[in-house]
Amino acid sequence: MATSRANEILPVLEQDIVTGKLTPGTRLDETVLAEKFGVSRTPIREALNRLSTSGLVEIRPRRGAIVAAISVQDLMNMFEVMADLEALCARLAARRITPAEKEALRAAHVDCHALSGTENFDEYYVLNLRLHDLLYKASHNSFLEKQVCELRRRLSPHRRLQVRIPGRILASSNEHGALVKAVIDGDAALAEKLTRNHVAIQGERFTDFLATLPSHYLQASA
Amino acid sequence: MATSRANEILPVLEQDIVTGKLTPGTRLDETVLAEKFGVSRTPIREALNRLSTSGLVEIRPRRGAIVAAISVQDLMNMFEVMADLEALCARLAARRITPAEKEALRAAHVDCHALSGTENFDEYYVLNLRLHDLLYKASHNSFLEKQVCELRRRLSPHRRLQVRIPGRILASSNEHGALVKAVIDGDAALAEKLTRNHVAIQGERFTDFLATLPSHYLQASA
DNA sequence: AATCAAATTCTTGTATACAAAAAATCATTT
DNA sequence: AAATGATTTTTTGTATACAAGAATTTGATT
Repeated sequence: MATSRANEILPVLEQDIVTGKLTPGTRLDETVLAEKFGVSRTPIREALNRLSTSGLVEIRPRRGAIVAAISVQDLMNMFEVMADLEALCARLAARRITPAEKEALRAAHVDCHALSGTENFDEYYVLNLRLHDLLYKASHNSFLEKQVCELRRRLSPHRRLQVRIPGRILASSNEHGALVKAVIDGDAALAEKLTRNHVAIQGERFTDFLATLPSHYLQASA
Repeated sequence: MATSRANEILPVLEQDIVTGKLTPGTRLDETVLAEKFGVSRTPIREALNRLSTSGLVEIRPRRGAIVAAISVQDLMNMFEVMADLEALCARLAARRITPAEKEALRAAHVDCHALSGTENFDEYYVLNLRLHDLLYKASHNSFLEKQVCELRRRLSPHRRLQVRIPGRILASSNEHGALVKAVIDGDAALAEKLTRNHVAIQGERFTDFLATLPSHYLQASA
């Protein structure tokens, strides 16, 4: 698939950043990475350049690359946009979702809901992602889908761990229930509103998110 | 400012694409560009790589780079997202705009409105941009502002010329009037709604936009 | 001992060299 | 003359070499 070395290296590096294996602020030494991947510096530089455009890496001229460190303010801003784009997805999905997609969405919700009683956060995290992915897809706007996914990827390195508040799964799942119903019923306005609340910057979700922030966010700013 | 050659070349290339000097589909030969800029291929490749991530350039493995050619479907998708992000800007601006920004917005509208009677499309284009930029800024969400601007840049190479329909300036300016008032009055819901209509995919604006599309959009797809 | 300056080392950025793949050209065959 | 296949030429992708700017270390001075 990936024909060039750079194209193979890029997703690996990206994954390491997104999953938090490489934390924000970490220096990305070209020579070290080159050795690690068994290539010369050239393809490494290519990958880092691309990552810098997408915002995951920050390149300071003549001073090397680091995993992008962003401020709480930036994070709130990104979350605000994320909520809006997700709401747009829901609105469009309510208008454009196909019967097959309805079925898949229902199934994804059932899977999520099965964990309602439990505190199985890791598994819920995955199933929750899948449900949201289905909503993005159902918007039938591939550009929007790509933007939302990229933004989510960009946010993910900044959650150190998933929210682990008792009862959160149940609450989230109930919100999903209403949202899924609105989308399937074709109620665009309701789907949009429910999504806004679900991801809202004022709501629990974001507070939860802030609560999981590593302490270094409380001081510095890029 | 731009310390490296690549950092100097990137904006030039970007500008050439955005302004339509380099049209979608044009091959970007590394050697030719290297000669033109008086550098080796290395910084050229760096710039092209970065442009590929932001979507202005498409790099096909082993087959070189071209100015990104996108389908009408993609364009409609991007416009749909653009409308939504602009609406978000307006909503946030209505809540967060400062007195100084109100004044600037009013002034920008006055400038726009001065051209209402005329058919001075070129000048109106610039003033219209300025007014919208002020709205982005007034959202006080720098990430959102950046996203909207980038999306606009990405859309711009695909309008061959500005819409030149008689009376369009007057209509646009009137819409601005209502929008500016809503923002200044702090009516977020109205500001959002007016913006949606102003940029709406269903509305005149997008139809105008489609009408200016170069003919090659009518056939192919990437 | 602390601080500042000079020199050294290390790292980034660019150029060049080389290898491999794609495109183009040319010859051969039907 | 058209089509197909082999050969040449271009062009991309990677490695290496080199230059210039940071960072660090060392040494001198207060």
